[in-house]
Amino acid sequence: MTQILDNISKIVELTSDEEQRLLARLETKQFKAKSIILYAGEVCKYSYFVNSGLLRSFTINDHIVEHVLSFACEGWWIGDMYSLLSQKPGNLFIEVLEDSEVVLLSKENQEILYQEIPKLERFFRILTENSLVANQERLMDNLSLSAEERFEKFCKKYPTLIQKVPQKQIASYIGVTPEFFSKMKSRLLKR
Amino acid sequence: MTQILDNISKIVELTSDEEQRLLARLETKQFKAKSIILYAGEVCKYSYFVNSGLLRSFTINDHIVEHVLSFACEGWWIGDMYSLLSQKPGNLFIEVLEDSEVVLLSKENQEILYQEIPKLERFFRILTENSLVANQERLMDNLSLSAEERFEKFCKKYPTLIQKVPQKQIASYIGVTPEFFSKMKSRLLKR
DNA sequence: AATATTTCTTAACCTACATTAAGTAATAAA
DNA sequence: TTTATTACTTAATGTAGGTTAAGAAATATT
Repeated sequence: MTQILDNISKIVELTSDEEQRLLARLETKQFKAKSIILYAGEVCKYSYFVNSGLLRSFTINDHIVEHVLSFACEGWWIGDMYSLLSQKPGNLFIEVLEDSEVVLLSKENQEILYQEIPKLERFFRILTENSLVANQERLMDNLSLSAEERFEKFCKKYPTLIQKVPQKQIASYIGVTPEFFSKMKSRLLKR
Repeated sequence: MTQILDNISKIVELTSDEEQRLLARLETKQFKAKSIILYAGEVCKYSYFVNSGLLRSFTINDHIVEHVLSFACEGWWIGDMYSLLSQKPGNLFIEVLEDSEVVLLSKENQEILYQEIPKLERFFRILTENSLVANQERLMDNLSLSAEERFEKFCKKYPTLIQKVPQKQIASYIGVTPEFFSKMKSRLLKR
């Protein structure tokens, strides 16, 4: 259960009193692979921190096609930020891909912690900033790179994910169909 | 010069003392249309707040093609977040599209203000969160919508920009070539 | 006002990626 | 262990959007 403390301590230093107050507001849960812990249409109530395992967030558009927004493995945060902030129903599903242990931080507790421990406000500011930077880069990559180049970048950035995640979900993250991804992959292997 | 205070007061309440301390750390500058206030390859030293006028940020890829990351009109912030945070050379240009008045907040002053006025940390956290949400939506739109649908969304979201910004830059923001954009537009007008 | 530069349009042709469909491999359920 | 699902592959065909090129319209510069 110290994982989340380790994660936070990389950015801000908490006293052990602060750590206790934080832990008191967290909830840890085990989820089985394939369970869905947030459905599109629901209001997102938690930020999720992955202690172990693997999750993903995705939408489903009109045509029953899934689009992967993000993966989250050990030590990553995940959630539906839009829904969490606005407290309106969101578009994201969050699915457990491998049996996972997840720490839940409710929006209310998060707000309380911001007041009690301003350093956590700093922590989440920086976390969000980093996330924004990564998102902007991915956006620009989608505008300027070919599917092949995006896949190469993905491999370099998330080498561990390639083994774990079904290939159709990587295709979706990259922004191509599973069929095209398969063709592209065999093309790459022939070199 | 109160615009930035109005902007901030929508999210956090500052005392007039705090307002003064903030203002003391800001710098206001006038820029002429077409000037470039940040070049790719430079380290970004400021967050920019637009008092009046219009700016944009963009990259240029190997093939001399521009890709617009964002526009910023009155009341918006802009910068190269990656470079600003890492203090490494960035990929973004920031260009002034119309004669503009811009408020500069240096990274150092921003850090100092976070310490002096924790409410500003809250302000920028929320600003960044909103920005992330918008970015995620744009990313998902790029994965799931056609160019036409993306353009429609753009029109609804930024109705004022359509008159102001050269159409090739809207094309670039949407993620299509100017030629295709032109074709698409005339197709839309024929309905 | 005249010239140069940039922006926009149109059209012919091209390609990266999508769609459909059918078959095979792998995983899960019974 | 057999059967049902789900994931992956391959191939034929289709299309959204790209490329090239040339001219027209608009803006900027002199």
